[in-house]
Amino acid sequence: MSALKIHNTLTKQKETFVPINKGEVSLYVCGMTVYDFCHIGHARVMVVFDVVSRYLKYLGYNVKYVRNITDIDDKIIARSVEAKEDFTQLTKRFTDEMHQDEASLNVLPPDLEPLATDSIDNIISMIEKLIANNNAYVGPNNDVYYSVESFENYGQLSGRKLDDMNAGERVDVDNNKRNPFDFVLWKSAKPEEPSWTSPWGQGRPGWHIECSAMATCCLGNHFDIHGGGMDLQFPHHENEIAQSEAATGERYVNTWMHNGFVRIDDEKMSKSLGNFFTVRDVLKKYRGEEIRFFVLSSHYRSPLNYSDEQLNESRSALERLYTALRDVKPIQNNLQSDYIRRFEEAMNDDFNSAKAISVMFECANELNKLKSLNPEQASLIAGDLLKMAGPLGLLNQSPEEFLQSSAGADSVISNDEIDVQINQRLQAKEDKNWALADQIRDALKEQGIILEDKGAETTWRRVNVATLATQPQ
RNA sequence: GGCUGAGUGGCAGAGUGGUUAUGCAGCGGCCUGCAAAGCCGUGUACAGCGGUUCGAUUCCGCUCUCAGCCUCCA
Repeated sequence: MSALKIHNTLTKQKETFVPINKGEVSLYVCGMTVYDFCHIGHARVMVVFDVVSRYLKYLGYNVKYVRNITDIDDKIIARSVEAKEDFTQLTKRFTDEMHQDEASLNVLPPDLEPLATDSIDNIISMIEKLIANNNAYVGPNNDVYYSVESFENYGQLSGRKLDDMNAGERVDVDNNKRNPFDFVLWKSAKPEEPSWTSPWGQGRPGWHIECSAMATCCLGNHFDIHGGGMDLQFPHHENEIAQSEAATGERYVNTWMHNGFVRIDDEKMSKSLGNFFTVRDVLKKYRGEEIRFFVLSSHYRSPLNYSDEQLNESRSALERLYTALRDVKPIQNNLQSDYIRRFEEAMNDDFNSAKAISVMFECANELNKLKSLNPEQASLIAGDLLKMAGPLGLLNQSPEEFLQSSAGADSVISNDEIDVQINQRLQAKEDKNWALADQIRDALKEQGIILEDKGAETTWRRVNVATLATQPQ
C-alpha cells in the first residue's frame, strides 16, 4: 500500500509522513476565539482536521489531537464590554455553542481542548525564557515584545523576508517596538480589563504565545503536525515557530497543514468582510452531514465556494449513497477490496477526500447492481462503503433516518400522516384507480414527500420542497 | 511593491505525458399502470500564445484573468 503523504506548508511539497515516535501522532490545531458563533469557515477547519485525525486513527496510529480555545483577547474584551457580560461568561457561552455545532457536523471532540486562561503560568515562563535568551524585550509601555530580528529563520513558513514586507500596510507602526514586525507577548492591562499578575505587571498574553505554550505543554517541544486555516500562516504560525524554537532551542513542528478558505462569490468569507454564514444559520436549511459532505467534496487546500446550489448537490449526492445502502445488511468485508485500496490511496495522497468520495460512488454503483442479483456479495460491498465512510465521518445514520428525517427539510407533514396517505394510495392501486393513486402521490410530492413503489410496497423519502421548486423541469 | 496559490465539459470537482474520474443537471433506452429510485448508453472539457516531445489538458516559458497573505481573521 502507498504511504501517507502530506503537503507541508514549510517545504511546499508533499512529504511522506514519518511520525516522531513510531505509531504515534501528535496533532495541534488552532481553534476558535470564542466570542461569537462559528461560521462555515470554522466548520471547514473542524471537519478537515477531524478527518485528518480520524484517518490517522484508521491507519492505526495512536493520535493525540489537541485543539485550543482562545478565551482571552481584545475582541473578547470588546464584546464583553458591549454585551455587559462578564468575559468568562461570554466565552463559556460560545464554547458551548461551538460544541453544539461540532456535534451537528459529526466532528469528534479533540483529545485535549486547553484554554488560554488556564495556561497563564506556562505562557509567563515561556516569555521569561525568551527575555533571558534576548529574543524578547520589555517596551517603554511595559508591554513585552518578541524581537523578530533575533530569530534568524523568521519568515521560513510564510516564505517572506523582513525586508520585503510593507510595514504599516494596514496598521500604524507602533513606536514602542524596535522593529515594526515585532509582536506582543504580554500586553499590559488598562484599568477594568481582565488581567493576570506577571513579572511585567498586570496584563494578558498576546495572541501568538498562547498557542506556543499550549502546544508545547500538551505535546512537547517538538511534535508532528500543526494545522489551521490559511490565514494563520502569517503571522500567527510564523510567530509560533519563532517563539517556540527560540524558547526551547528545538525544532517546533515537522509538518504544517493549512486548509483553504470558504468563499462567497469568489471572495473570502470572513468576519471582517461580514459575508459569512454561521453554522447555525445553515443548519436551519441543511443537515450537518450535508455541510460535512460539502466541505469534503473538494480538496482541503482548495478554495471552497459556498452556495445553496452546492449544498443542494451535497444533499443529492448523500441521497444517492444512502439509497444504495437501503435494503441491504452491511457486513464487514475481511478481504481488502479494490475499493478500499483505492480509497486509501486517495486519502494517502494528502487526504484527497474528493477522490476518496468518488470511489465511494463507484462502490455504490456496484452495490445497486448487486442488491438484487447477489445479496451476499452486496452485503460485503455495503460493508466496504461504510468502511470508507468511517474516517470521513459520513453515512453514520441509517438510510431511513437520513432519507426520512425532517431535519433540514422544510416539509412538516408527520410520518403517521404519510403512512395514512400511503395506505390509501395502496388501496387505490389495488382498485386500479390510477387517477386517485397519482393524485395522492402528487399531493405528497408537493409537501416534499417522494413515494417509491417497490412491488406491493411503497417507501418514501423527504426532500426539500424549495429544492424541488428550483429544479429545472 | 514583495510572496503564495489557482484557471478543467451546463454546474461542482479530481486527475493524468497517449486509455471512462466522480456527483448534479441534460439526452436516449430498460424497468414501472404511470412515476420515483436503480441500471445501461450518451458529452469531441482542460484560459491564451509559444516551446520541448512521435504525442501535452498534463512538462517549460510568456501573456491574460482570479483569489489569498504582507501584524483583525479558520
